[in-house]
Amino acid sequence: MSWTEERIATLAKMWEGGSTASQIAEELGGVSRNAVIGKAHRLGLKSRPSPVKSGDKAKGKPKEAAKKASPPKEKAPAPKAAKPAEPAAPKPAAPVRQEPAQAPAVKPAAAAPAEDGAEAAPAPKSPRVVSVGPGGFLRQGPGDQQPPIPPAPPRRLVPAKPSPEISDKTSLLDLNDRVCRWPMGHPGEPDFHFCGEKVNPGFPYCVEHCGRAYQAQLPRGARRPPPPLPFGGPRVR
DNA sequence: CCCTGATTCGC
DNA sequence: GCGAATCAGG
Repeated sequence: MSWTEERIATLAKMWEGGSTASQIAEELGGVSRNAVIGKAHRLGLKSRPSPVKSGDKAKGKPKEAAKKASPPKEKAPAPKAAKPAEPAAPKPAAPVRQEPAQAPAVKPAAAAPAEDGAEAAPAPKSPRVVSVGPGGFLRQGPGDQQPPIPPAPPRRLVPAKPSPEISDKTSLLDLNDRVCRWPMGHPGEPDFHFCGEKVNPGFPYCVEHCGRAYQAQLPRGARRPPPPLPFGGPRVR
């Protein structure tokens, strides 16, 4: 299993969100807790309450010696990841037909058919170059910091369904540059899928999820610890 | 014991 | 770059 953009993004998000390495590893699947930690450090992520701190302890020497000097003891083959290999390949499952219901009711998103530059947001005279989402979400470039973002309006848009058009769940294979890659549910679970909504042009997520993915960095004091994680947060069992 | 993250080092 | 092995604190 390789560290793809998505997997790295998930790792970083969960790591910063406070999830433990074990949880992250489980979520990603196919990797061990150590792999997650190793990757996190390689990425430059770190800190977080770690049980170990004192750096003046004898470490490398004993280990090094032990390793090089063939240990007389045969170490048991750690069962390690005894998982069914790849849960990360969620098959579309049964084409559970979603009842059409009131499908053609509302078209939530601004439905920007404009695939690229063509700005769909009817921003008449906005001084800033921003697009406006349904919930009043102001689009910002990732590097376009603007702290005084008003209180995130309690987004209470339509139900939760990504899009009426996409009655079928968006599977991993359905992902492309035009649909929102926000994970819904947990990988490996039968109904795991992706948002699938049309992306906010220039971003990997739809307008709504951009609001979740890119949050203004609040002052240290005013930060809220339990940030809304994607995929609904760490799995609870 | 279990958990946690940190570190080293062979690959 | 990756991650198993290992360490060390809780």
